[in-house]
Amino acid sequence: MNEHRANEHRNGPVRSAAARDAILEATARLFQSEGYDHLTIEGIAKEAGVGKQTIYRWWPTRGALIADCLSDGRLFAVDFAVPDTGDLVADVEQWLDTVIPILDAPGGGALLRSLVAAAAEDSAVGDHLSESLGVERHLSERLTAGIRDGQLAPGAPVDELGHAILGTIIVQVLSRQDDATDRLRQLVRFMLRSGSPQNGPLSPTDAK
Amino acid sequence: MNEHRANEHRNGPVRSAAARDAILEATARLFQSEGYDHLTIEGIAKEAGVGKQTIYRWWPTRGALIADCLSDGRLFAVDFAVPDTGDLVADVEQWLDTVIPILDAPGGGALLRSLVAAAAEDSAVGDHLSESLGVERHLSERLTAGIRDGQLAPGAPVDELGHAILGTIIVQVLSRQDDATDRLRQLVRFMLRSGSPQNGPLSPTDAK
Amino acid sequence: MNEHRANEHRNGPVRSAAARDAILEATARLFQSEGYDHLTIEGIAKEAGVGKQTIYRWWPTRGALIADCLSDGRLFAVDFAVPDTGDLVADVEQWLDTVIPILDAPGGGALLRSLVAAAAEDSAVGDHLSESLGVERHLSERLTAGIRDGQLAPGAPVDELGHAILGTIIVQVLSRQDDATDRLRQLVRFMLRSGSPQNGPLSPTDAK
Amino acid sequence: MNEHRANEHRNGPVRSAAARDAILEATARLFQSEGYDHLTIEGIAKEAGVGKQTIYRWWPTRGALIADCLSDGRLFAVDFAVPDTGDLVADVEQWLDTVIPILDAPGGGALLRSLVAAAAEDSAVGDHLSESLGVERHLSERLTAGIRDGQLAPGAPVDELGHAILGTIIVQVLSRQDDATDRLRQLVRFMLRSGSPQNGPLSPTDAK
DNA sequence: TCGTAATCGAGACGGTACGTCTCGTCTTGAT
DNA sequence: ATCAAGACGAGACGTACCGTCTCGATTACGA
Repeated sequence: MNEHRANEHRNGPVRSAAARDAILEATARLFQSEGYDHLTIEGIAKEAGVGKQTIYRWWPTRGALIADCLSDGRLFAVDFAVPDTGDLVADVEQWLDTVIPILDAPGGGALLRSLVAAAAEDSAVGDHLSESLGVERHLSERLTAGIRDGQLAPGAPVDELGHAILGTIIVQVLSRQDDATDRLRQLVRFMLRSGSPQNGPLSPTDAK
Repeated sequence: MNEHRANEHRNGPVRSAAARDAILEATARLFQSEGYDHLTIEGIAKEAGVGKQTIYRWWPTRGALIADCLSDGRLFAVDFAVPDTGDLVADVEQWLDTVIPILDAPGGGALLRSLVAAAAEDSAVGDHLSESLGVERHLSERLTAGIRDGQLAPGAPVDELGHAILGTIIVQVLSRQDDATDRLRQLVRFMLRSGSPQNGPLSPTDAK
Repeated sequence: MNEHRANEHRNGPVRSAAARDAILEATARLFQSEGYDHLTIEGIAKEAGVGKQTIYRWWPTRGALIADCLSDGRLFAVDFAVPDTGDLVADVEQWLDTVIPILDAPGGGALLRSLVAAAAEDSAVGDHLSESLGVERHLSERLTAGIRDGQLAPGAPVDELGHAILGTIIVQVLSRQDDATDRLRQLVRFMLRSGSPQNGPLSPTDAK
Repeated sequence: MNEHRANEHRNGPVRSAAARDAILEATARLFQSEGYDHLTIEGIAKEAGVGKQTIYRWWPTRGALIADCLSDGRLFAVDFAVPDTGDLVADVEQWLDTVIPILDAPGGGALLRSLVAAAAEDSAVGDHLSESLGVERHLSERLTAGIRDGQLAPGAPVDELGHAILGTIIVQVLSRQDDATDRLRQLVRFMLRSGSPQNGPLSPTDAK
């Protein structure tokens, strides 16, 4: 019987949804506009119209706030779904077309750098990092489907391939390479090339 | 030219090499033991037995100190050279065998995370990041040689492959995956696979 | 009588005597052990096992709690009555013998200091201050009796004499004079000296 | 030889007199206008245009600031000197005429209550309390002179008499008695009464 | 050889943010 | 209506560092 479970319930006021919302919204706004290193608890509290203690009561660290923003989809508005048209490379490039504009937008590189900084400092963010851009769920699933369709070798490490693409983006962003889009596409096509004699000619345009 | 005129008439003592050394050594020590976010200028000054102003005089930011430590090889003692035995995959795995122990050592993951945090915050570190683990110089060169030897497709994007490997490591470290070594090896073998008929399965040994 | 009318028509439970008691007891205990400035409403509530609101409902300020503790005799257990043996000075010294041990006990000085701090901050305590050590009631009455008996001049300002004795004690305690007992006795004997021929040295019994 | 004492001198910047001055001035101003319990370090720092750490660097507690204000004469502008006209009671009443207006001024009672609160909380203030109103120095000295002149009995406890007068004032102020001036004068006259008929002439030799 | 000028260790300074504590009010469900 | 519990906005606490500045001592030229 779990009726008396009901009796275990604590009396007293309940967590304020309005406060939670205001805090996460303020966090997302300040994170995007100021960056992770200028993100302060006091600033969030002021922006949200909330006491500091209300933040500390529910989130142990700055990173936990960012992690919640990620989970709630408050940092990236877009949908990172990967289509399945049957053409694996084209579909992944479609995903790239979703991601790249974010990075090329003004402040986009800084946004990802901030996210990396948060992930480096706080494991709560790190846990959500690869998931946050759709890598974990959407991209890996599409690659797995690619194996089923015979477009990718059966033993291909799909998770690592997703991490590799994300990781390449991160390295480029950390290196402040703003013109890396084409090379990223090249890499994806190379990594996902189907095996053909001579290791398969890349498309003529790729081969340059 | 009178650019150097400005410096010609200078009296007084010259920059103290001892101070520079003590500062960078203290920086490296504290960075390794405390991490980037607990690294403070005041802490470095005290540890180095130096005035704060002596640091501010020569380095504009915390990151610049880290960048100098990287350049001086004060953060990673090892040599990240990649051998050239003719077997590309084996050589790259040799490089992996140099890198992985660093990450598996106690605090190794935290060290790389700190480095990433520094790179995210400060472009001076970001610029040296991929270079710092031998990726830029040694790994890319070896991949280029692989193209020459016919072990890699002519159009293979060597720099991006290096970044992809490093990026995968970074993503794994940021995600706090401590057991990712094998999957990293798998990825490298997959990415560097030579084209074979039907593109797979991977070589029998790879296939487990 | 309609004083208790106020309680007759009320719904719900009536004021909890148990809560009142626990709160005042907790207040007294914490006041004595921690001092007035470390006395907090939250601390009292926790110590008493009571909600904060229950305190705020019935007492407007910290000081009101202390004032109630004074009224209930929860701070000083002893009886500050002044005997009337016919010898005024001896009787007042008897009262001193009641008061002084309290101040000489460990923490006794701190206790009176805390009481003074409370009185300085809150008029509710200030109103009970001179009353609390028996000055207002017992000491003044004894002095008045002394006038009747001819041991004190008819116009002697009995209330002010009581205040002067208490005030001297307070000044000594505020000045952290731990050895002021004898000088206090001297003062009392001097202030209450009856005019006698030669008038000094003080009366033979005093001079001992 | 103490020449090498000179070498023990610390290098580096010296304490800023301007900061010290601004801090004490702000402390005095806020103490007088807001009272001790509303006096905050942050408020002082803001008022003085100073960092909090500059206060904490030189003063351990709020009370130490008040004590320094007392020492510098920043709380009471007036001079508490006691004249010596030969008439002891008149002279002491002259001192009363200096003190009473301070207490009768608007906020004067609150000022002394604040001072008492500070003294109760902090020994640094307590040590200066009786000194601060001229009791220790001027009043006691005048009473001592009164003994020399035969207006006071030789064994009179002059320090305690000063404390008694001050203490009476404190008790009156703590009890919020705003009309106590006359009774205070009565007390002083009674305590310092020379022997007269109806309470006994002091001895001829004392009266000298 | 003696200024002159830059560097050095030390640390005070005006600030900002930290994470904790308590305030007094408000809300909840139980009695 | 009162109670225990405790969330809430507010704001002070005392600490840690920031980056700038000032100090006296210490070099190392150039006049």
